[in-house]
Amino acid sequence: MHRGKLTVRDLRAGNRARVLRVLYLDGPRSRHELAEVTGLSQGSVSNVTGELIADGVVVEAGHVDSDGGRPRVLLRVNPRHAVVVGVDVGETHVLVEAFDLTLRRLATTKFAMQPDTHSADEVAKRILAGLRRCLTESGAGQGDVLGVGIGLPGLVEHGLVYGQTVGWDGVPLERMLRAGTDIPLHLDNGANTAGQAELWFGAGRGIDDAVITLIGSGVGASVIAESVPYRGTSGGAGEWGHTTVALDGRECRCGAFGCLEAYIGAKGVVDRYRSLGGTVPADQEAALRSLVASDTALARQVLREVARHAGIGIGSLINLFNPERVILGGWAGLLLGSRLLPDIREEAARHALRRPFAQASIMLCELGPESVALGAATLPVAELLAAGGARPVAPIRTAG
Amino acid sequence: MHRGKLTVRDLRAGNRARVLRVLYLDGPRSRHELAEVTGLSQGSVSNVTGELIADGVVVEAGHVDSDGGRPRVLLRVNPRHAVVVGVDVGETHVLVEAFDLTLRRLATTKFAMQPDTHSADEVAKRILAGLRRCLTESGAGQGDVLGVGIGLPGLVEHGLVYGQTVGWDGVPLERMLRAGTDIPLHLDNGANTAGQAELWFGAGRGIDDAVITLIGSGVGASVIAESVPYRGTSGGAGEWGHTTVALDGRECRCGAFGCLEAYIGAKGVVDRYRSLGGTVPADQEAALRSLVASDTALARQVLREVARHAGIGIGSLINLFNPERVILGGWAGLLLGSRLLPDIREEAARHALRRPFAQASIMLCELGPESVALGAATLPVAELLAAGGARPVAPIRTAG
DNA sequence: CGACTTATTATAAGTCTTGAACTATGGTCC
DNA sequence: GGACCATAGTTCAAGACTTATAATAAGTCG
Repeated sequence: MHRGKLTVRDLRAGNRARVLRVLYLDGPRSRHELAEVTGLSQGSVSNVTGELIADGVVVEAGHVDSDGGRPRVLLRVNPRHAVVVGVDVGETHVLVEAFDLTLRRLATTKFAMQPDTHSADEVAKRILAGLRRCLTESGAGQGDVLGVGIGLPGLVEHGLVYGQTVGWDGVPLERMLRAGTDIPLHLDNGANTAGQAELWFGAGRGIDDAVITLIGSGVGASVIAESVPYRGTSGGAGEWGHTTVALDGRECRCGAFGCLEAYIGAKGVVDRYRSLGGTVPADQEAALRSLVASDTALARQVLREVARHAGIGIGSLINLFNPERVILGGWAGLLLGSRLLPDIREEAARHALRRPFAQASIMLCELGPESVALGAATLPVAELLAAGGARPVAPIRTAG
Repeated sequence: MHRGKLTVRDLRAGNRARVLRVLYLDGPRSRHELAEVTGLSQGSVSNVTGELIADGVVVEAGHVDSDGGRPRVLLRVNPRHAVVVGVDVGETHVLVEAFDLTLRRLATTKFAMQPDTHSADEVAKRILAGLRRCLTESGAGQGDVLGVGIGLPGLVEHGLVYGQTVGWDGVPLERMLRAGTDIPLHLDNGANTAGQAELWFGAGRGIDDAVITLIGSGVGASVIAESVPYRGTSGGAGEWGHTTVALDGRECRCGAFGCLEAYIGAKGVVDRYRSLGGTVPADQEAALRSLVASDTALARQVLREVARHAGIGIGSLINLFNPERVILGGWAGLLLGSRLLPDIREEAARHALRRPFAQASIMLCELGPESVALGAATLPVAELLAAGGARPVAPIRTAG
């Protein structure tokens, strides 16, 4: 409603965005098809595609055979028009990856981080080093980079990062990185970037209203409303993990009691299993994997608890957001879901209203943990699409 | 993102909407001020206001004194351009009210309904009768009515009403009413219409991201995201009352166990008090009023439970939606909140994450129960604003 | 009464979409 | 193999709209 005023020039920008979006998301298309799909006249499509080709964003991609008539020329986004970089800042690693414009992976650099070296300075240094290395490896100059998307473990607001679990309380990461590069930066919560990846390339393709959950050691969610991330007043929406599911329940690392995260997050589940006498490897991921593979009475009990609480949480999501699809993501979500999905569905049905539940499908995610970096890389691309292919002028940009 | 294609003509429509919206929501303005506020050039403002005046939507409203220079002519929305009607279909009544375009009340008709006469036929009959009576009383003909908004106890989808609590499962209320009138109809959940009223005229004025709760006998909520109601894939978003707050908790009338509604809805609260030995009047509203006024140990205990659960529920809303404001509404919400608001705030703080909580204010609603009908009447007005003052051509329209 | 100030309207220039006419490029059929 | 047909894509005049600028209207002040 409150989009800026409209000038006749914005029409062109909007139509460029329309056309480019179709080309990006729905593969190669001829001008003719573009006219049908976008509703624009053929003349306008010609003009718009002409500009896009002149700008190098779009290229011709061969003909399609005709049976009587001039053959269609296919157009597609030029993968080499720009490089985008996605960064995944996790609690134990920093992963930097470079992609072409169509998000094919060009280069990867990974740093392991010890929790005690997890200062913002160290992280920033790793990001910049990874960026340099990836650019060298993919043969791109600074000017070729459309932007760098960074998925972080916490909320991002005005370029400041608030990550309770890593002890960041208002870290000016954007400014710190700005000292090392002029490339446009896009900071966002890792749950959101993973959700974005799943939405474009995974289980959320073509869905307009979705909730993508991210269950790892902690628990988050990314809400998509009408194809656009729902952020709330300061970008902090979707903090699903700290929904209370039990009055005076288990203590959560956030300090509260009874948070969902304490019941279905990897740490909570493994701790629970151990506290009941189960033995599993020390490493959290190995522990959860072993638990999910076990068929003892104790394992079954613990997993039943997980399914119940996950069902409650998902039921609430369905009631509150009325999504078309709920996607179970994150490494722990994938592990737990692979065994518990039917149980979780059943529990969710018990706790959601009938109609919204019937309209929502509950599915496993299709991408692995690398979706955080991939999704981060979609951020500059999304901006490019929204701008209709015009490269950003101001180099500063955040998710806030 | 997926708004229809843009033609050069839509510019004018968009600018008409812009101007009209400012005039409606921000009182009388001169053309000069309109140009500043909307960002349009003075010439365009002249054109647009000229059309609006010609259409009768806007009228001049006197001059403002000048100190040297031509005085500004104030423009405002013409209250008598059209009549709008709001209907509140509750579980025990049907309330029909007529308003002028600026939503000043012109006429009111109320029917009491017994639960056993609560068939859709009866309701439709009452609505049509109330409509006729209100129009006569306000001296308006059918053609003068911009539209009728109807707030219902349940979800609305494609003109069909699903209200579990009144036993409506896909009632084609719109079609039934269509047989009795040609006036455009707007059906929506009563929680949404009340929220809309609170947003325009109550505690939500000027807020872009809000959650307005409606606590009566049942419990619902209306979510406003970026000034627009959040609906989800089928208009069923915001079903807050059936969020699970206790595993295997109290049975709810929806059939599930542990729903929030069973803990903070009027019925749940009063039942709980009675089950612990408290005595209150038979009438639900009188009962709750008496309970809130009591200062016995038992009353305090029951109310403390209510505050705890309300805090959990509101904390979850804050975590998930990251709103700027949470508004406690509905007759029971108003009653309970008047005594418990500080306790509820405290409990919500305990269960929400720090940052989102700090950004959200929790307030009582400012409008009474009549907000359902008032909010319903905003629906046709909102459509008029969005259309830039053009009366709808197709007479059929729903919230679905 | 005339200079000055401010609000509103008229006018000219430029951008954009559309729709129709027009060009390009292939297949088909005799 | 050439005339004819079908489909794709381009060009161009017409119309709608906005902005900037100039002109006009309507007051105040000395």
